Amino acid sequence: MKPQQQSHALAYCGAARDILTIIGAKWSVLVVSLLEERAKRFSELKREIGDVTQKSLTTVLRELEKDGIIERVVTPIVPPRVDYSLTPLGRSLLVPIKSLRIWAMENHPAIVQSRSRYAEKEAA
Amino acid sequence: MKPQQQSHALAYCGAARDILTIIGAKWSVLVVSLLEERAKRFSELKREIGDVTQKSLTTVLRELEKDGIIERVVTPIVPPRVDYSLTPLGRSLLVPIKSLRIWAMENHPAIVQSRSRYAEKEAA
DNA sequence: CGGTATCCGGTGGGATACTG
DNA sequence: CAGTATCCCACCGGATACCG
Repeated sequence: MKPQQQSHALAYCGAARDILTIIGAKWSVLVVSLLEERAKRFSELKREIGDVTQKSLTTVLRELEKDGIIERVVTPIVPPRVDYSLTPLGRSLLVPIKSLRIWAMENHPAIVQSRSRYAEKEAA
Repeated sequence: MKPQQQSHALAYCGAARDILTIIGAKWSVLVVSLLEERAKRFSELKREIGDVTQKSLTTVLRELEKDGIIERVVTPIVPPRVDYSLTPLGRSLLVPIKSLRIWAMENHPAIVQSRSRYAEKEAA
């Protein structure tokens, strides 16, 4: 009930944290990015990511599915085939992700530098 | 060394994860947002956030400082006074954060809905 | 192929108490 | 006022093994 900035910042806090919980998951952003091109199978994603366990990948995919970010289509053949694709919601998520990615690419060096500067100060 | 999409997506993976580690911290985005207006003291931030412990807030502030997102200015008086402000790097971070915030506000309802739909399916 | 089940170690973050 | 210092626990994510 306080004026201006405070209530404003706290207002979107819940939603923002929710979103960060989603894209904060270790592989979620990468998965969504990899699905930008086209729908992909489980094994494709696993292969392209490389160092991710089946369990971790499955977990992320399930979460993204629950949140309506991706769609999971099972084709009941032998052997089973499962395709993952972005929903419209998922595709819209690419916008803020791209914004984040651009910032990351531009400023990552500065952050690394800042960290090492800090480490030096500590050593001294 | 693979072609096209894969190496591209994996290329910014490291940097992106680094950034997500930063803004994924529970209170970091809120802190940065609160500092947009002006520099603030420790107690101000704590009061405005409300449900955060001193330790948690201190931890986040230290991390953001290490990464060069915020600046910590100590005024050695009694009682001590410490002001936190955004660095240029921190201010630039407001851009992707805003992008994320906008997306969150617009799509949070859809996500909540998707989750409850999922919960229903599970119950059945 | 695309999972689930189980175990398990590291860590983020809260509660609480003390300090310069 | 603005912190440290502990303790502690939930949960995330990796390893491994098994299944339809």
